[in-house]
Amino acid sequence: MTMVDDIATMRAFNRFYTRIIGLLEEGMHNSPYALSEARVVHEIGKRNATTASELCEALAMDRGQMSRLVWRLSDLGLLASLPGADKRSNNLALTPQGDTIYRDLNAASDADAENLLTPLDPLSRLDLVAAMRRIEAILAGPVPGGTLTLRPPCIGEIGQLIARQGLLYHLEQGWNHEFELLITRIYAEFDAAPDPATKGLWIADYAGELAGSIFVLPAPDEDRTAQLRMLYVEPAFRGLGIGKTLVAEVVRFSRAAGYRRVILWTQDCLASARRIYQATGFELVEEEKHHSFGADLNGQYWALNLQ
Amino acid sequence: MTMVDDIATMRAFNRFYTRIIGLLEEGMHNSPYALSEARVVHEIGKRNATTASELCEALAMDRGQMSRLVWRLSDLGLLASLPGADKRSNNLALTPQGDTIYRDLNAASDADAENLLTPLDPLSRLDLVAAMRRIEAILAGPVPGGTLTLRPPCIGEIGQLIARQGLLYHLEQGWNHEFELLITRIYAEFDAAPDPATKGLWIADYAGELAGSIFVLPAPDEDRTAQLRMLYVEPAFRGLGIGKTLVAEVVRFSRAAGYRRVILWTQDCLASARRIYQATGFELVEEEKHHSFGADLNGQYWALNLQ
DNA sequence: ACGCTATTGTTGAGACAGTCAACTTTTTAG
DNA sequence: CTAAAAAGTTGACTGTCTCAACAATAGCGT
Repeated sequence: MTMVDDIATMRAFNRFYTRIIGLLEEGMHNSPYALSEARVVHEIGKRNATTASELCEALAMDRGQMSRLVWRLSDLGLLASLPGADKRSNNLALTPQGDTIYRDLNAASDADAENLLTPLDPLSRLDLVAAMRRIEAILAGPVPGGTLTLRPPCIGEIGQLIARQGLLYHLEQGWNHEFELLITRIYAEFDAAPDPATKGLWIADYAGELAGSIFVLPAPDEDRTAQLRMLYVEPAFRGLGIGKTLVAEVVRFSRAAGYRRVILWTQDCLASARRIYQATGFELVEEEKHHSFGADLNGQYWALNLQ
Repeated sequence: MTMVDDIATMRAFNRFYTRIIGLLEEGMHNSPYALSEARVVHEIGKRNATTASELCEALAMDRGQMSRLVWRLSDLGLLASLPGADKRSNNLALTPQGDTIYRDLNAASDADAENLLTPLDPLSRLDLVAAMRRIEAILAGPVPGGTLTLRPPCIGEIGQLIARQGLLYHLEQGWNHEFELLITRIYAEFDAAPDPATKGLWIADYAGELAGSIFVLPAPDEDRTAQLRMLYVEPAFRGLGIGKTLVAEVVRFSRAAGYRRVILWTQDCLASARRIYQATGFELVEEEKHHSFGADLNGQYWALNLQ
């Protein structure tokens, strides 16, 4: 897809979703509170207490409008404004009545959202929320303080890893479909490795998003040697030390599982991966030129002794 | 994820995207035209000619408001209203000046969308538009008059097929992760089959969305016999005859490739697939109970002679 | 302490958006 | 032919959003 197509798709989606949001907001009109009032109540309820300027920031509203809104809601008894340390601004909080309204509005919005979700089959529902999380993650960028966890794959994620890496190396390295088929075989080999205690596959989960993965299994033809494979980190989550964490986990696991050595095969064009291997203590054993996936490559064998 | 989580995710996304749309609409405020005027110009430009009531429908606007908007735009010389067959309504069309404005507004909106897309890495951009298309497809339902095409897989789609089917049969049949690993092997086997002329994999593309797939390859140990595998149709696209089309294509291909027989293995709990095989002329050869993917299953071997 | 600047909130004026109801004209259905 | 429905117009009104001027306070550097 070209940029022009992407722009057209995005604009079509914006028009479409403007209508969806409009539909959901219509539900609000049954309540005696105006849309902006409801949004303010919701925002204060979520934060427990704030100032007017924070609300303006969060809701992208005008200060003047906010001032009037706060007065109206205070008159209605939903809001109390206690003077704070800064004498220019008041700390706004919901009164008990306001809190009740907050809960009511929340319940109504939940019901509206539920009405959109219930007619969907389970797979579509899963898809829908995944797509929403994805859009939010991409446009907002990675959460700065997100937590990184390594976990085994959920159902559907092996296929996802194949798809992501096939696509990623096609875009970044120009590799063709042969690569996707190769890694399909490689993941099948991981499955075929007999002893579960000697192999492991980890998904890097950053703030709930799949950010990368790695696996390790016994090397063929070599005793007490582990083979590290398929290290990858999503472009959107690079620079957060995820690759390093994944490799470190494989080394830790290999040592604990009784391996004496970890080997891996990579291509020299994958520079950031190579830096991670080097930093972890791997050493280059052998290089070999080859032609694969429609590209001229320089394959590298690296190894790490676990003393 | 439970329904409660899904609702929370959806509402978070709605709040998030309300702000994105707000950002994009701010770009409009630089032009001398108000937002609703711009939307009307855009809608007429897209349709070439319409009536006021169709615009109300399309833009979810009030008739009264539309009436005034049409007058204002006519006064500004952007709009001409020719009387139509129905004397109650006018056919609205853009004047040459209106068309210029339409193009200008479009260019400005394109630029705004482009500003959101350019900072993204290529994979994220691909993801973003795919997620947008997905949301639109799910919430709007399948396009009624969409065209169905069968095509070879694009890069990333083999992995996607594995992920989708792993997830689908987990949700619909309760099968566990073993199934996903099995089909990873099966797709790897497809790749390993040597002669390209004797195998084929088709993606069912319905209005640009991946709606299902199937493949065929030489059966092991049986001469001139083809094995049909991995028929599946996305839940959202069922009832459109896609499964039947896929099976028919495999039969057509097998006959053309010189096969004398097509065999397949399926489970009796997959009722809709069985109906398709029956309707195509397959006959049940053998049944066999087995325990796989965490479920008690009844495997079925079907065969079709190509005379 | 002093002045300068930025931030926070208030207020008035006005344009625009959205709703509701009454009304005319025309079409359609029975 | 009549009644009901649909398309569009108009007036009245409320709510939303923006702009600009203004006051009070906070923070900063000298």
